[in-house]
Amino acid sequence: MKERRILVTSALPYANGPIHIGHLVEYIQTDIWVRFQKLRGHRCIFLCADDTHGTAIMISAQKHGVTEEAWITRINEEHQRDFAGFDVAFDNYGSTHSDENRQLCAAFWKAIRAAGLVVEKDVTQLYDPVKGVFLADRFVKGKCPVCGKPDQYGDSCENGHTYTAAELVEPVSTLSGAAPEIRSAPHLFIQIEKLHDFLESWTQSGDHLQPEVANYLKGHFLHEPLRDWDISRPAPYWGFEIPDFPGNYWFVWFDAPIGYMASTWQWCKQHGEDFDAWWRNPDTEIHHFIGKDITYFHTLFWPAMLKAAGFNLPTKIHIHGFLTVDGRKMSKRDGTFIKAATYLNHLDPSFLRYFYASKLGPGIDDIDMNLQEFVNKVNSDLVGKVVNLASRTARFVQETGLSATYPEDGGLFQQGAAAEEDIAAAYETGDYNRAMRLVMELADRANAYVESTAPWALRKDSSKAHQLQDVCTVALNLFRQIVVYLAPVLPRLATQTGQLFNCPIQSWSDAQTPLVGVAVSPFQHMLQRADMKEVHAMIEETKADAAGGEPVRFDDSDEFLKAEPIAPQCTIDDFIKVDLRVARVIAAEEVPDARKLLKLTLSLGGAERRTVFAGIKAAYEPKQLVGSLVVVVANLAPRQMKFGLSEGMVVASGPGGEDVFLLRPDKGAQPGQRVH
RNA sequence: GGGGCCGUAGCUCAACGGUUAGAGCAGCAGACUCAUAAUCUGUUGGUUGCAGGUUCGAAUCCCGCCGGCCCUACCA
Repeated sequence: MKERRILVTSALPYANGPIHIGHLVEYIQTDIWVRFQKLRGHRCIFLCADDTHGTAIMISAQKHGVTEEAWITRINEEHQRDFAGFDVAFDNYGSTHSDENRQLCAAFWKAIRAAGLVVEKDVTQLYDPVKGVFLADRFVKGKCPVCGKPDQYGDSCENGHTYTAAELVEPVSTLSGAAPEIRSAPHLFIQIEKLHDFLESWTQSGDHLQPEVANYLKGHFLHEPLRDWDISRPAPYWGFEIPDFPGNYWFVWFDAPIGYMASTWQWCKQHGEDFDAWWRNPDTEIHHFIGKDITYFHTLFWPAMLKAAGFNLPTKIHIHGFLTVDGRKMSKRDGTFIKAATYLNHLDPSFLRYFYASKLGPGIDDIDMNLQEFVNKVNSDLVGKVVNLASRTARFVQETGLSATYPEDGGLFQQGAAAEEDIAAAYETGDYNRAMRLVMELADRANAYVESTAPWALRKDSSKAHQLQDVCTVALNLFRQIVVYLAPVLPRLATQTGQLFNCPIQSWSDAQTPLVGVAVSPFQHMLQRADMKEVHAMIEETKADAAGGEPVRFDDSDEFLKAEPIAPQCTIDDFIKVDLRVARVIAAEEVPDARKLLKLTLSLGGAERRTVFAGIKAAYEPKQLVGSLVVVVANLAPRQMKFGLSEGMVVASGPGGEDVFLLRPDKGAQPGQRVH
């Protein structure tokens, strides 16, 4: 087999928060592929970095009262620790805020300028005069100019109307609560349309993209002229200043993918390698692994940039879907927004690596992590089938070691060796779930072999000692063969298996030759079974983290006062007009077709019942509300809503969405009591 | 609004347009006792979302519905 030179990347995680199990789908997927290539003897390097620029990071740093540099340094350490905890082994992990990246950005910029792709245009944008920043759409809220719906973000409302942020009625900055100003500033654009023909042929031919992605690009973007890409941001902005456009910075998406190269460069410096051999030599393969959310940037902008600057184009962009947990989007409220660090407090990283491998295919479908299935699968496959092989035979040959010559095994080892090609092909194409299925077939056959040869019976007859040794030699070699095939997924198991036989697993071809005549170390458990209790504990910790972790540190910012200034003074008589009552939630149900509402039936004591439609669906489970006490405006005029008559209002704070916080009376309160 | 992907057994998934749609898990019935309540044998279970069309032949191709997820470029 010819040695390939392969450069692999995972998307750069944004330096704005911790790594969670959703991120890990990608990093584990990539790491498996890289380990597979290395095991096969190819020259392969795995590069990544933190993506450290942009408005969001500027704001996070401000919020925590630290400089941007301090902030991204801290996050970088956390990220590297989290990845290491899952055996994701980068050859280099850098940062887009590095000298290498700055220099490379400048080189790209020069080339793109020289190619005549840059044009200057004025951009009108909303500006927050309090925070002193330009506001991206998601930082502006207001009424939809078409239907008047309040609290709508950006450039489209929930009813599907589209508009520009500047058209919002009564806009408010979500950062400061201030009314934004409209400001105009010059921006630089890259005229990506000038590379339309190139992008059309690059995306639609060859094997650079999964077919559904090529279709998506054709259907969505390439059927019409590509719009110019706004690549600059006026100060204040956290990023690299554009050398020939002072006071303006490259938009984070310009310098982020260049970070792949900057990370390569750092690695080259450390290892005395030639950078151009990796990025300007067409014999080098370049593989990017990304999530489907950033398809556009990696399949159009990035190839265009590389083309314009004369670098290697990606060989293949491997795009994966998102992770759901128990069929739902990860959510802090459900405790399924599980951080990498939280997972490691409870469960073995190998479990997640194997589970993801058993789910991942070559397509871009989302994958679901059903928690019960997760536990069943890792226990059944890894402990019950694979590790069990060693566990049930290794002790029998502890004194004798393996037989000196490989015994007759009915062709089992040879069958396993022959499976190498299929399994390798599955890894190569990212069809890990197929690879795992093929391997488990081998494990099933091996267990059946042990069953039929019954070493525990042979052991009882001292005249059959030799036979016993032979049977265990076969079983343990089948086990080792399986572990070689699983080594990209389970590096720890591979190491442990190497120790068991005093012979490390180093190459894919180790599955072709049985071990004979070697000593067998005392057997130790290689994996503990996963327990649903641990999973629940992990969920509980995540919930507690979400509920208690952040908000406990009140910073008493003036954010909310600014968003909603204190109302004009009122008298006690005014207040008395509002009749607040303690109410008990008798029933809570989802309203079909309603996006935000829950239908509550409340008891105010006696026969007094109220039906209230409350906009708290995103924040509360109906089940957890039933039986609890809330505060209701009891004399509010009933309001006819789309789904029925609402006879009151439950009192809550918070801006909306998932951030709604019901006021609940302390223990001892009774339904019907007035609040004053 | 435009677009992409998906819908197959209780669950998670397979099946170049070609035998009777298959696996694993779960379930059920046995066996075994070496092994971490592991393992082995057998077995229940499907109108392939719905309705049409093309074809000798459709889970697969085409059209229309229904349902789910996602994208829609100053969002990282």
